Amino acid sequence: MVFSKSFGYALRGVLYVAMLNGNKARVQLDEIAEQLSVPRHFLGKVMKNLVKEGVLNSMKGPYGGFYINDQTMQVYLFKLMEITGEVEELSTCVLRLRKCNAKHPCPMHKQVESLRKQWRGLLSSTTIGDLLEKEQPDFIQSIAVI
Amino acid sequence: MVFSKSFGYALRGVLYVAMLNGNKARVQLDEIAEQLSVPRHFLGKVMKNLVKEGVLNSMKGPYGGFYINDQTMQVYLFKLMEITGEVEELSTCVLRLRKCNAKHPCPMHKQVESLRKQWRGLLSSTTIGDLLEKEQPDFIQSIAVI
DNA sequence: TTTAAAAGAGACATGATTGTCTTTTAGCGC
DNA sequence: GCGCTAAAAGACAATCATGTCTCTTTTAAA
Repeated sequence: MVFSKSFGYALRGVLYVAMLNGNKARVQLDEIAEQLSVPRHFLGKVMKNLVKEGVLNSMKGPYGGFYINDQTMQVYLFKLMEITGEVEELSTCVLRLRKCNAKHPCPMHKQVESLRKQWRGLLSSTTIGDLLEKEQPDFIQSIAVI
Repeated sequence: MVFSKSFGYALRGVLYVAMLNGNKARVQLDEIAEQLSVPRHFLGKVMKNLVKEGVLNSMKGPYGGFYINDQTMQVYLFKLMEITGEVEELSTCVLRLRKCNAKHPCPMHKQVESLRKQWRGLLSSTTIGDLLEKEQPDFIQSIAVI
């Protein structure tokens, strides 16, 4: 019940870029990686996928970097999970039994089912914008410093 | 939100042995591995740890194998997680930020907190015996066949 | 048009988890 | 005791997620 590192980087990366929107037109990978204490190149791959999937925009060249678009704030966390490729985890049996389903449940199926439902509900109802709205003065703190 | 393979093997292994209690005095590793379609040697390591931690007993030699003891049925799933070494996951930040806590929460802290509480509650209130009690006629089906 | 700054892309390296094989050790029935 | 059988133990291999390095491509500014 911990997200993959990829997901964590993706979420924090988007939040960082979105947070700075207004302050500066674009945010460079180097800055994001440094501020979030995250491996630069690995983050690069994750960010690339976010751009490919339309969660963010980017521009090469001097004064380039990542910046938000119309969608960014409305993107559901569920979509981030799809992009970082761990959505199947939400529907595969917790014991990894392929034959597990409501009719032939594994021993933990019933107990876990409702929790997973809530979990999915959370991910598919929370957007990037929702997470930013809290407007804590120390928001940057909350996503930086591993 | 999927258990590690180790945990899955541990749980299914214990359940299989416990289920056969009464039918036969001891259950051999070969039989467990075959019935559960699980890699024999890897399962061996997991079972060894269960024995070391008192969840099960074992005996070497002819007519040897694994068998339950007084504790087995009362063992909480939480203990199995401790043995398979993934309990820290339950208390580390979902985004793996070390500074994350109630005072300085990560962006997902609040949302995830209550879910995790339920999750921990489930694991620390459910025993091996509880899972067996359902007494489905096809219980074996539910833990076999990956 | 040249230069430098930035993302993109792919090969390679590392680490943790998972899986296999071989040898050792111990209990049981004879 | 002796030999058989089964777990215990440890070395080794494969796989996958994660992390690093280098080169290429794109673009703005001079």
